[in-house]
Amino acid sequence: MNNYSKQREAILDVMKENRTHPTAEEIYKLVLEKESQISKSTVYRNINILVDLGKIRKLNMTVGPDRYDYLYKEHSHAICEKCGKIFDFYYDIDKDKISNELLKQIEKNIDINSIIIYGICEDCKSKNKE
Amino acid sequence: MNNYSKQREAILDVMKENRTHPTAEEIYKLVLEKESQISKSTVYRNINILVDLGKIRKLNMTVGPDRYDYLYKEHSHAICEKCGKIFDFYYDIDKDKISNELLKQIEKNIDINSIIIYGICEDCKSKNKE
DNA sequence: CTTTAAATTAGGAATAATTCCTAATTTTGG
DNA sequence: CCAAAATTAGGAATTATTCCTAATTTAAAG
Repeated sequence: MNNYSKQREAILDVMKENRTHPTAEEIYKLVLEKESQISKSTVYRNINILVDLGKIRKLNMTVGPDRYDYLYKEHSHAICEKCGKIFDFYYDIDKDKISNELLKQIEKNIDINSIIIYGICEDCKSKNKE
Repeated sequence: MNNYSKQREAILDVMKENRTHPTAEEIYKLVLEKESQISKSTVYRNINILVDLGKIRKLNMTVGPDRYDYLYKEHSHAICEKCGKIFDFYYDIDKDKISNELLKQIEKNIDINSIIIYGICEDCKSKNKE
């Protein structure tokens, strides 16, 4: 891996400027809008590389295509399983995990990258009642 | 929704007997093995219904197709993003959330169904070093 | 600055997972 | 038993993502 290319750089720029948790498709369009020529396969390939490098994070969605987020600051996500809405929250894993006996146990098995909370948001709950 | 059908019942049975976090494809095969005739679209449709009813839980995977788990007891999951291995752990959201200020905040926005921890397991970590 | 090797790209084909469609069958409730 | 509602099978369609290859870009060495 050379670890440099115009396209890879453009994707990372887009991710830095965009805190909207875009899908691969959206990233593709955002890069095109900017200036840069890019193909969709290049977007997917580089997204995966950037995830591996730990520059961006993949958000596994229940509804719709997966989303991505730039790691601008330590934070976690709560995702509505009905509508896909994403809430950022600043639950610092590193700080909190020390206090939690169970998380300590997990860390023997796995090197934690992220915690995602899945649930149903207020809007979807009230829609259901109607 | 009538809330009953042989096929829906068979899927739920398979999920009860199987604590292996099967994919939709695997559920399909398990139902066929048992006895029951079923089509793949029926499997997918009923899986979604059972998720909605809160009988089973969807595990959004980073690698490979999504998996499902019967809600036999309150537990959460840690998933390796490289190989897809799943660790069950008995972190009781309900007990723990009371003690955590930040989780309380989230609960104002979202009705928590599950917490999934994503990371890299020991095996994958050591493979990477080789 | 060339030259060469390695990495990356575009673009489309291929694959994989899931949803959608419709006519036939099953289930429910009176 | 009958009619209405729900569900099914089976395949087509769709969606998201990965894979393939020849051409281009980047890096590194002389």
